[in-house]
Amino acid sequence: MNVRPSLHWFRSDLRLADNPALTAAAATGAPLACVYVLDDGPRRPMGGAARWWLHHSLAALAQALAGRGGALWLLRGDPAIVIPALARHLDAGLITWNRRYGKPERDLDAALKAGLRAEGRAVESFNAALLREPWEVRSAAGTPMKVFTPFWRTARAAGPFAPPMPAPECLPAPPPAAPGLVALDSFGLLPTRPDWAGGLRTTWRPGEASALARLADFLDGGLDGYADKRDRPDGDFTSRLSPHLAFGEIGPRQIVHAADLAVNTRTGAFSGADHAKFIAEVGWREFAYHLFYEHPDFADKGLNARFDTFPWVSDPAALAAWQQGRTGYPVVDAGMRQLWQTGWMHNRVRMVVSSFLIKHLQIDWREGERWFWDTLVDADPASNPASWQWVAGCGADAAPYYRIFNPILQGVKFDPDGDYVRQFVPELAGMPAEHIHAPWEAPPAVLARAGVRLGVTYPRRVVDHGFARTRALEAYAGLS
DNA sequence: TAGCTCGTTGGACAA
DNA sequence: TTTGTCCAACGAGCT
Repeated sequence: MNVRPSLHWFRSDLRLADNPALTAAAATGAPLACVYVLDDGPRRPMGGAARWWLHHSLAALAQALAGRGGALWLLRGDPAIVIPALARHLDAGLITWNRRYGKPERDLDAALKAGLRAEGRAVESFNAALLREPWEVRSAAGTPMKVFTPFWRTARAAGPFAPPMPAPECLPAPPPAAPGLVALDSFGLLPTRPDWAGGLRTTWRPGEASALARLADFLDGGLDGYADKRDRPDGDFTSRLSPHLAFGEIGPRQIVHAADLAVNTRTGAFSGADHAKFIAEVGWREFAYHLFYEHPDFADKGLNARFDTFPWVSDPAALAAWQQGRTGYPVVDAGMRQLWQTGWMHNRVRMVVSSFLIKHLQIDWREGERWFWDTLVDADPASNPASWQWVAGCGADAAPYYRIFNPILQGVKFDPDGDYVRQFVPELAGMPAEHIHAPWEAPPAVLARAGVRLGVTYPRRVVDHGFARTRALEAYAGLS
Protein backbone atom coordinates (compact mmCIF):
# COMPACT_ATOMS: atom_id res chain seq x y z
CA MET A 1 0.00 0.00 0.00
CA ASN A 2 1.22 3.45 -0.86
CA VAL A 3 1.29 5.62 2.29
CA ARG A 4 0.82 9.31 1.62
CA PRO A 5 3.31 11.44 3.59
CA SER A 6 2.35 14.06 6.16
CA LEU A 7 3.56 17.64 6.07
CA HIS A 8 4.06 19.94 9.05
CA TRP A 9 4.60 23.58 8.23
CA PHE A 10 6.64 25.36 10.93
CA ARG A 11 5.95 29.06 11.33
CA SER A 12 6.01 30.72 14.78
CA ASP A 13 6.25 27.38 16.57
CA LEU A 14 9.93 26.46 16.32
CA ARG A 15 9.81 23.70 18.93
CA LEU A 16 9.07 20.01 19.38
CA ALA A 17 7.44 20.08 22.82
CA ASP A 18 3.85 21.27 23.23
CA ASN A 19 3.54 21.46 19.48
CA PRO A 20 0.12 19.97 18.75
CA ALA A 21 0.36 20.29 14.97
CA LEU A 22 3.72 18.52 14.83
CA THR A 23 2.47 15.85 17.21
CA ALA A 24 -0.62 15.24 15.08
CA ALA A 25 1.42 14.96 11.89
CA ALA A 26 3.91 12.61 13.54
CA ALA A 27 1.16 10.45 15.04
CA THR A 28 0.03 9.24 11.62
CA GLY A 29 3.26 7.27 11.33
CA ALA A 30 3.49 8.24 7.66
CA PRO A 31 6.74 9.75 6.32
CA LEU A 32 6.90 13.24 7.74
CA ALA A 33 8.14 16.32 5.94
CA CYS A 34 8.83 19.28 8.24
CA VAL A 35 9.20 22.53 6.36
CA TYR A 36 9.93 26.17 7.09
CA VAL A 37 9.27 28.73 4.37
CA LEU A 38 11.09 32.05 4.41
CA ASP A 39 8.17 34.24 3.46
CA ASP A 40 8.62 36.54 0.50
CA GLY A 41 4.88 37.22 0.50
CA PRO A 42 3.25 40.60 1.07
CA ARG A 43 3.26 40.32 4.86
CA ARG A 44 5.16 42.51 7.35
CA PRO A 45 8.85 41.65 6.88
CA MET A 46 10.77 40.54 9.94
CA GLY A 47 13.18 43.06 11.48
CA GLY A 48 16.93 42.70 11.43
CA ALA A 49 17.37 41.46 14.99
CA ALA A 50 14.57 38.94 14.56
CA ARG A 51 16.19 37.65 11.36
CA TRP A 52 19.39 37.02 13.29
CA TRP A 53 17.42 35.08 15.88
CA LEU A 54 15.50 33.16 13.25
CA HIS A 55 18.73 31.90 11.66
CA HIS A 56 19.95 30.38 14.90
CA SER A 57 16.53 29.13 15.91
CA LEU A 58 16.15 27.28 12.62
CA ALA A 59 19.61 25.77 13.04
CA ALA A 60 18.66 24.57 16.53
CA LEU A 61 15.34 23.22 15.28
CA ALA A 62 17.00 21.30 12.45
CA GLN A 63 19.37 19.72 14.94
CA ALA A 64 16.57 18.82 17.35
CA LEU A 65 14.51 17.26 14.55
CA ALA A 66 17.51 15.28 13.32
CA GLY A 67 18.06 13.99 16.86
CA ARG A 68 14.65 12.34 16.72
CA GLY A 69 14.90 10.90 13.25
CA GLY A 70 13.33 13.82 11.43
CA ALA A 71 14.62 16.60 9.21
CA LEU A 72 13.89 20.27 8.56
CA TRP A 73 13.37 21.33 4.98
CA LEU A 74 13.90 24.95 4.08
CA LEU A 75 12.14 26.70 1.23
CA ARG A 76 11.92 30.28 0.11
CA GLY A 77 9.05 32.12 -1.56
CA ASP A 78 5.41 32.98 -1.12
CA PRO A 79 3.84 30.21 0.99
CA ALA A 80 0.64 30.63 -1.01
CA ILE A 81 2.55 29.06 -3.89
CA VAL A 82 5.27 27.06 -2.17
CA ILE A 83 3.13 25.03 0.24
CA PRO A 84 0.57 23.74 -2.31
CA ALA A 85 3.40 22.91 -4.71
CA LEU A 86 5.20 20.89 -2.06
CA ALA A 87 1.99 19.14 -1.00
CA ARG A 88 1.35 18.16 -4.60
CA HIS A 89 4.91 16.93 -5.15
CA LEU A 90 4.70 14.74 -2.03
CA ASP A 91 1.07 13.90 -2.56
CA ALA A 92 0.71 14.71 1.13
CA GLY A 93 -2.32 13.18 2.82
CA LEU A 94 -2.21 15.48 5.85
CA ILE A 95 -0.92 19.02 6.26
CA THR A 96 -0.73 20.56 9.74
CA TRP A 97 0.20 23.91 11.18
CA ASN A 98 -0.29 25.98 14.31
CA ARG A 99 -2.35 29.12 14.01
CA ARG A 100 -1.13 32.67 13.54
CA TYR A 101 -3.37 35.62 14.32
CA GLY A 102 -2.53 38.46 11.93
CA LYS A 103 -5.17 39.13 9.29
CA PRO A 104 -2.97 38.49 6.23
CA GLU A 105 -1.73 35.26 7.83
CA ARG A 106 -5.27 34.16 8.68
CA ASP A 107 -6.45 34.90 5.15
CA LEU A 108 -3.51 33.01 3.69
CA ASP A 109 -4.12 30.01 5.93
CA ALA A 110 -7.84 29.94 5.12
CA ALA A 111 -7.17 30.07 1.37
CA LEU A 112 -4.52 27.37 1.65
CA LYS A 113 -6.76 25.17 3.72
CA ALA A 114 -9.60 25.42 1.21
CA GLY A 115 -7.31 24.81 -1.75
CA LEU A 116 -5.54 21.82 -0.20
CA ARG A 117 -8.79 20.24 0.90
CA ALA A 118 -10.19 20.66 -2.59
CA GLU A 119 -7.26 18.50 -3.74
CA GLY A 120 -8.36 15.76 -1.36
CA ARG A 121 -5.85 16.43 1.40
CA ALA A 122 -6.61 16.64 5.10
CA VAL A 123 -5.57 19.93 6.71
CA GLU A 124 -5.60 20.54 10.46
CA SER A 125 -4.65 23.68 12.39
CA PHE A 126 -3.97 23.94 16.11
CA ASN A 127 -3.33 26.41 18.89
CA ALA A 128 0.28 26.41 20.06
CA ALA A 129 0.73 30.11 20.79
CA LEU A 130 -1.95 31.11 23.29
CA LEU A 131 -3.60 29.96 26.51
CA ARG A 132 -6.99 30.88 25.03
CA GLU A 133 -7.97 31.57 21.46
CA PRO A 134 -8.67 35.30 21.01
CA TRP A 135 -12.32 34.66 20.16
CA GLU A 136 -12.91 32.53 23.24
CA VAL A 137 -12.65 35.37 25.74
CA ARG A 138 -15.79 37.48 25.78
CA SER A 139 -17.52 39.94 28.11
CA ALA A 140 -20.91 39.09 29.59
CA ALA A 141 -22.41 40.92 26.63
CA GLY A 142 -20.52 38.67 24.22
CA THR A 143 -18.19 41.40 22.98
CA PRO A 144 -14.37 41.41 22.81
CA MET A 145 -12.69 42.70 25.95
CA LYS A 146 -11.01 46.09 26.01
CA VAL A 147 -9.65 46.33 29.56
CA PHE A 148 -6.93 44.05 30.81
CA THR A 149 -8.17 43.22 34.30
CA PRO A 150 -11.62 41.94 33.32
CA PHE A 151 -10.05 40.21 30.30
CA TRP A 152 -7.59 38.31 32.42
CA ARG A 153 -10.18 37.52 35.05
CA THR A 154 -12.49 36.09 32.37
CA ALA A 155 -9.68 34.16 30.69
CA ARG A 156 -8.74 32.48 33.96
CA ALA A 157 -12.32 31.86 35.09
CA ALA A 158 -13.05 29.68 32.05
CA GLY A 159 -11.24 26.77 33.72
CA PRO A 160 -7.67 25.56 34.01
CA PHE A 161 -5.43 26.20 31.02
CA ALA A 162 -4.70 23.16 28.87
CA PRO A 163 -1.58 21.32 30.02
CA PRO A 164 1.39 21.26 27.64
CA MET A 165 1.98 18.11 25.61
CA PRO A 166 5.34 16.34 25.48
CA ALA A 167 7.57 16.32 22.41
CA PRO A 168 7.08 13.31 20.15
CA GLU A 169 9.65 10.74 21.25
CA CYS A 170 10.66 9.89 17.73
CA LEU A 171 9.63 11.26 14.39
CA PRO A 172 8.83 9.33 11.23
CA ALA A 173 11.62 9.52 8.66
CA PRO A 174 11.18 12.19 6.00
CA PRO A 175 10.16 11.27 2.44
CA PRO A 176 12.75 11.61 -0.36
CA ALA A 177 13.88 15.22 -0.64
CA ALA A 178 11.71 17.52 -2.67
CA PRO A 179 13.01 19.95 -5.31
CA GLY A 180 13.71 23.53 -4.31
CA LEU A 181 15.13 22.86 -0.86
CA VAL A 182 17.77 25.41 0.11
CA ALA A 183 20.46 25.70 2.76
CA LEU A 184 19.95 27.94 5.78
CA ASP A 185 22.79 30.26 4.75
CA SER A 186 21.00 31.05 1.51
CA PHE A 187 18.29 32.82 3.52
CA GLY A 188 20.85 35.57 4.21
CA LEU A 189 19.43 36.20 7.67
CA LEU A 190 22.71 37.16 9.32
CA PRO A 191 24.17 40.65 9.04
CA THR A 192 27.46 40.84 7.20
CA ARG A 193 28.61 44.35 6.42
CA PRO A 194 28.57 45.61 9.08
CA ASP A 195 28.18 42.69 11.45
CA TRP A 196 26.23 44.36 14.25
CA ALA A 197 25.25 41.07 15.91
CA GLY A 198 28.19 40.74 18.30
CA GLY A 199 26.14 41.84 21.30
CA LEU A 200 23.33 39.51 20.33
CA ARG A 201 25.70 36.56 20.16
CA THR A 202 27.08 37.19 23.64
CA THR A 203 23.62 37.81 25.14
CA TRP A 204 21.41 35.10 23.68
CA ARG A 205 21.29 31.45 22.78
CA PRO A 206 18.27 30.89 20.52
CA GLY A 207 16.53 27.53 20.37
CA GLU A 208 14.09 25.36 22.25
CA ALA A 209 16.67 23.74 24.52
CA SER A 210 17.94 27.04 25.86
CA ALA A 211 14.38 28.37 26.19
CA LEU A 212 13.53 25.44 28.46
CA ALA A 213 16.78 25.86 30.37
CA ARG A 214 16.09 29.54 30.88
CA LEU A 215 12.61 28.85 32.20
CA ALA A 216 13.95 26.23 34.62
CA ASP A 217 16.71 28.58 35.79
CA PHE A 218 14.27 31.41 36.26
CA LEU A 219 11.79 29.35 38.27
CA ASP A 220 14.59 27.90 40.38
CA GLY A 221 14.55 30.84 42.77
CA GLY A 222 14.13 33.65 40.25
CA LEU A 223 10.46 34.07 41.06
CA ASP A 224 11.34 34.96 44.64
CA GLY A 225 10.55 38.66 44.92
CA TYR A 226 9.58 38.92 41.27
CA ALA A 227 6.62 41.22 41.96
CA ASP A 228 8.99 43.93 43.20
CA LYS A 229 12.28 43.22 41.50
CA ARG A 230 10.85 42.90 38.02
CA ASP A 231 10.85 46.69 37.78
CA ARG A 232 14.59 46.93 38.27
CA PRO A 233 16.69 47.05 35.11
CA ASP A 234 19.94 47.01 37.10
CA GLY A 235 19.92 43.26 37.62
CA ASP A 236 18.75 40.00 36.15
CA PHE A 237 15.29 39.83 37.65
CA THR A 238 13.06 39.06 34.66
CA SER A 239 12.63 35.78 32.81
CA ARG A 240 13.96 37.06 29.46
CA LEU A 241 11.76 34.49 27.78
CA SER A 242 10.22 37.03 25.38
CA PRO A 243 12.30 36.21 22.27
CA HIS A 244 11.87 32.50 22.85
CA LEU A 245 8.11 33.08 23.08
CA ALA A 246 8.08 35.27 19.98
CA PHE A 247 9.55 32.45 17.90
CA GLY A 248 7.54 29.75 19.59
CA GLU A 249 10.58 28.02 21.00
CA ILE A 250 8.47 27.75 24.10
CA GLY A 251 4.73 28.21 24.55
CA PRO A 252 2.63 29.90 27.22
CA ARG A 253 1.11 26.62 28.39
CA GLN A 254 4.57 25.31 29.23
CA ILE A 255 5.43 28.48 31.13
CA VAL A 256 2.23 28.60 33.16
CA HIS A 257 2.37 24.88 33.89
CA ALA A 258 5.97 25.05 35.07
CA ALA A 259 5.28 28.12 37.21
CA ASP A 260 2.29 26.40 38.83
CA LEU A 261 4.40 23.33 39.54
CA ALA A 262 7.19 25.40 41.02
CA VAL A 263 4.88 27.31 43.32
CA ASN A 264 3.13 24.14 44.46
CA THR A 265 6.23 22.12 45.19
CA ARG A 266 8.44 24.75 46.77
CA THR A 267 6.56 25.87 49.83
CA GLY A 268 7.47 29.33 50.96
CA ALA A 269 10.11 29.85 48.29
CA PHE A 270 8.08 32.65 46.78
CA SER A 271 4.79 34.30 47.47
CA GLY A 272 1.52 33.95 45.65
CA ALA A 273 1.91 37.56 44.57
CA ASP A 274 5.16 36.77 42.75
CA HIS A 275 3.51 33.86 40.97
CA ALA A 276 0.38 35.84 40.06
CA LYS A 277 2.44 38.75 38.76
CA PHE A 278 4.54 36.50 36.56
CA ILE A 279 1.54 34.68 35.13
CA ALA A 280 -0.16 38.03 34.53
CA GLU A 281 2.74 38.98 32.26
CA VAL A 282 1.82 35.99 30.12
CA GLY A 283 -1.72 37.35 30.39
CA TRP A 284 -0.63 40.68 28.90
CA ARG A 285 0.69 38.82 25.90
CA GLU A 286 -2.68 37.07 25.61
CA PHE A 287 -4.45 40.43 25.86
CA ALA A 288 -2.26 41.86 23.09
CA TYR A 289 -3.26 38.97 20.81
CA HIS A 290 -6.89 39.47 21.77
CA LEU A 291 -6.65 43.08 20.59
CA PHE A 292 -4.56 42.14 17.54
CA TYR A 293 -7.21 39.68 16.43
CA GLU A 294 -9.91 42.34 16.59
CA HIS A 295 -7.75 45.16 15.18
CA PRO A 296 -5.41 43.67 12.56
CA ASP A 297 -4.08 47.10 11.57
CA PHE A 298 -3.19 48.33 15.02
CA ALA A 299 0.51 48.73 14.21
CA ASP A 300 -0.65 51.63 12.01
CA LYS A 301 -3.90 52.80 13.50
CA GLY A 302 -4.70 53.96 17.02
CA LEU A 303 -7.61 52.17 18.62
CA ASN A 304 -8.89 55.47 19.92
CA ALA A 305 -9.58 57.76 16.98
CA ARG A 306 -9.37 60.86 19.16
CA PHE A 307 -5.58 60.79 18.74
CA ASP A 308 -5.73 60.71 14.95
CA THR A 309 -5.42 64.48 14.83
CA PHE A 310 -2.51 64.75 17.26
CA PRO A 311 0.05 67.26 15.91
CA TRP A 312 3.04 64.93 15.75
CA VAL A 313 6.36 66.60 15.17
CA SER A 314 8.67 65.60 12.33
CA ASP A 315 12.17 65.91 13.75
CA PRO A 316 14.67 63.52 12.12
CA ALA A 317 17.53 64.77 14.30
CA ALA A 318 15.64 64.13 17.53
CA LEU A 319 14.47 60.75 16.28
CA ALA A 320 18.06 59.80 15.45
CA ALA A 321 19.25 60.97 18.89
CA TRP A 322 16.61 58.75 20.47
CA GLN A 323 17.44 55.76 18.29
CA GLN A 324 21.15 56.05 18.96
CA GLY A 325 20.89 56.75 22.69
CA ARG A 326 22.09 60.36 22.54
CA THR A 327 19.19 62.21 24.17
CA GLY A 328 21.23 63.39 27.14
CA TYR A 329 18.92 61.57 29.56
CA PRO A 330 21.01 58.70 30.95
CA VAL A 331 18.24 56.16 31.53
CA VAL A 332 16.75 56.78 28.09
CA ASP A 333 20.17 56.47 26.46
CA ALA A 334 21.04 53.34 28.44
CA GLY A 335 17.82 51.71 27.32
CA MET A 336 18.24 52.61 23.66
CA ARG A 337 21.82 51.38 23.66
CA GLN A 338 20.86 48.18 25.44
CA LEU A 339 18.33 47.67 22.66
CA TRP A 340 20.87 48.31 19.93
CA GLN A 341 23.57 46.16 21.49
CA THR A 342 21.55 43.21 22.77
CA GLY A 343 18.27 43.32 20.83
CA TRP A 344 16.35 43.59 24.05
CA MET A 345 15.35 46.20 26.63
CA HIS A 346 14.05 45.89 30.15
CA ASN A 347 10.27 46.34 30.31
CA ARG A 348 10.30 49.34 32.65
CA VAL A 349 12.85 51.11 30.47
CA ARG A 350 10.74 50.38 27.39
CA MET A 351 7.98 52.44 28.98
CA VAL A 352 10.37 55.26 29.85
CA VAL A 353 11.92 55.51 26.38
CA SER A 354 8.61 55.23 24.56
CA SER A 355 7.04 57.86 26.79
CA PHE A 356 10.06 60.05 26.06
CA LEU A 357 9.71 59.69 22.29
CA ILE A 358 5.98 60.31 22.30
CA LYS A 359 5.57 62.94 24.99
CA HIS A 360 8.92 64.73 25.28
CA LEU A 361 9.80 64.68 21.59
CA GLN A 362 6.18 64.51 20.32
CA ILE A 363 7.21 62.06 17.65
CA ASP A 364 4.54 59.72 16.30
CA TRP A 365 4.43 56.47 18.28
CA ARG A 366 4.51 54.54 14.99
CA GLU A 367 8.11 55.68 14.47
CA GLY A 368 9.00 54.07 17.78
CA GLU A 369 7.01 50.96 17.03
CA ARG A 370 8.88 50.54 13.75
CA TRP A 371 12.27 51.03 15.39
CA PHE A 372 11.46 48.43 18.03
CA TRP A 373 10.17 46.10 15.35
CA ASP A 374 13.50 46.29 13.57
CA THR A 375 15.80 46.08 16.58
CA LEU A 376 14.08 43.80 19.11
CA VAL A 377 14.83 40.09 19.07
CA ASP A 378 11.42 39.63 20.72
CA ALA A 379 9.53 41.84 18.23
CA ASP A 380 5.99 40.55 18.35
CA PRO A 381 3.20 41.58 15.95
CA ALA A 382 0.72 41.84 18.83
CA SER A 383 2.70 42.88 21.91
CA ASN A 384 4.77 45.57 20.21
CA PRO A 385 1.91 47.72 18.83
CA ALA A 386 -0.22 47.06 21.92
CA SER A 387 2.52 48.39 24.20
CA TRP A 388 3.22 51.44 22.07
CA GLN A 389 -0.46 52.31 21.91
CA TRP A 390 -0.72 51.85 25.64
CA VAL A 391 2.01 54.43 26.24
CA ALA A 392 0.71 56.78 23.55
CA GLY A 393 -2.71 56.79 25.18
CA CYS A 394 -4.57 55.79 22.04
CA GLY A 395 -4.74 52.09 22.86
CA ALA A 396 -7.20 49.98 24.74
CA ASP A 397 -6.95 50.36 28.49
CA ALA A 398 -4.31 53.01 27.88
CA ALA A 399 -2.25 55.10 30.23
CA PRO A 400 -3.88 58.52 30.56
CA TYR A 401 -2.14 61.07 28.41
CA TYR A 402 -1.21 63.31 31.32
CA ARG A 403 0.79 60.45 32.79
CA ILE A 404 4.21 61.50 31.58
CA PHE A 405 7.19 59.52 32.80
CA ASN A 406 9.90 61.64 34.33
CA PRO A 407 13.12 60.14 32.95
CA ILE A 408 15.16 61.42 35.87
CA LEU A 409 12.88 60.13 38.63
CA GLN A 410 12.47 56.80 36.90
CA GLY A 411 16.23 56.43 36.94
CA VAL A 412 16.53 57.38 40.59
CA LYS A 413 13.74 55.03 41.52
CA PHE A 414 14.59 51.92 39.53
CA ASP A 415 18.34 52.28 38.99
CA PRO A 416 19.24 53.88 42.33
CA ASP A 417 22.95 53.06 42.18
CA GLY A 418 23.23 53.93 38.49
CA ASP A 419 24.63 50.51 37.59
CA TYR A 420 22.29 50.12 34.63
CA VAL A 421 23.36 53.46 33.21
CA ARG A 422 27.04 52.69 33.78
CA GLN A 423 26.73 49.38 31.95
CA PHE A 424 25.34 50.87 28.75
CA VAL A 425 26.55 54.47 28.87
CA PRO A 426 30.24 53.95 29.67
CA GLU A 427 31.09 57.63 29.29
CA LEU A 428 29.13 58.20 32.52
CA ALA A 429 30.76 55.28 34.35
CA GLY A 430 32.71 57.62 36.62
CA MET A 431 29.66 59.54 37.80
CA PRO A 432 28.54 59.05 41.40
CA ALA A 433 25.04 57.62 41.90
CA GLU A 434 23.86 60.95 43.29
CA HIS A 435 24.31 62.73 39.97
CA ILE A 436 24.30 60.00 37.34
CA HIS A 437 20.65 60.47 36.34
CA ALA A 438 20.94 64.25 35.93
CA PRO A 439 24.55 65.00 35.02
CA TRP A 440 23.65 68.54 33.90
CA GLU A 441 22.92 69.39 37.52
CA ALA A 442 26.20 67.99 38.83
CA PRO A 443 28.76 70.47 40.17
CA PRO A 444 31.61 71.12 37.70
CA ALA A 445 34.09 69.44 40.03
CA VAL A 446 32.06 66.23 40.05
CA LEU A 447 31.84 66.23 36.27
CA ALA A 448 35.55 66.89 35.97
CA ARG A 449 36.42 64.08 38.36
CA ALA A 450 34.21 61.71 36.36
CA GLY A 451 35.82 62.80 33.11
CA VAL A 452 32.50 64.03 31.76
CA ARG A 453 32.29 67.10 29.54
CA LEU A 454 28.68 67.78 28.63
CA GLY A 455 28.23 68.37 24.94
CA VAL A 456 31.62 66.74 24.31
CA THR A 457 31.91 63.32 25.94
CA TYR A 458 28.16 63.00 26.64
CA PRO A 459 25.34 64.90 24.92
CA ARG A 460 23.44 67.75 26.44
CA ARG A 461 19.70 67.14 26.84
CA VAL A 462 17.77 67.37 23.59
CA VAL A 463 14.90 68.98 25.49
CA ASP A 464 14.27 70.24 29.03
CA HIS A 465 11.98 67.95 30.99
CA GLY A 466 9.81 70.64 32.54
CA PHE A 467 9.34 72.43 29.24
CA ALA A 468 8.56 69.20 27.40
CA ARG A 469 6.06 68.11 30.00
CA THR A 470 4.11 71.35 29.81
CA ARG A 471 4.20 71.30 26.04
CA ALA A 472 2.87 67.74 25.94
CA LEU A 473 0.02 68.55 28.30
CA GLU A 474 -0.92 71.58 26.22
CA ALA A 475 -0.93 69.51 23.05
CA TYR A 476 -3.21 67.04 24.76
CA ALA A 477 -5.56 69.79 25.89
CA GLY A 478 -5.80 70.84 22.26
CA LEU A 479 -7.38 67.54 21.30
CA SER A 480 -11.15 67.60 21.33
C1' DT B 1 -31.47 50.28 31.73
C1' DA B 2 -29.19 53.29 34.53
C1' DG B 3 -25.96 54.06 37.57
C1' DC B 4 -21.75 52.84 39.73
C1' DT B 5 -16.96 51.59 40.00
C1' DC B 6 -12.78 51.05 38.24
C1' DG B 7 -8.74 51.33 35.41
C1' DT B 8 -0.41 47.56 35.51
C1' DT B 9 3.44 50.37 35.82
C1' DG B 10 3.08 58.38 37.51
C1' DG B 11 4.25 63.22 38.61
C1' DA B 12 3.98 67.52 40.95
C1' DC B 13 3.06 69.80 44.75
C1' DA B 14 1.74 70.76 49.44
C1' DA B 15 1.91 69.74 54.08
C1' DT C 1 11.89 62.61 54.15
C1' DT C 2 7.47 60.82 53.77
C1' DT C 3 2.61 60.93 52.76
C1' DG C 4 -1.65 62.50 50.71
C1' DT C 5 -4.08 64.70 47.03
C1' DC C 6 -5.04 66.16 42.68
C1' DC C 7 -4.41 65.83 37.86
C1' DA C 8 -8.97 65.37 33.82
C1' DA C 9 -12.35 62.80 32.61
C1' DC C 10 -14.08 58.49 29.69
C1' DG C 11 -15.89 54.28 28.70
C1' DA C 12 -15.79 49.38 29.74
C1' DG C 13 -17.84 46.18 32.45
C1' DC C 14 -20.77 44.91 35.89
C1' DT C 15 -24.92 44.88 38.92
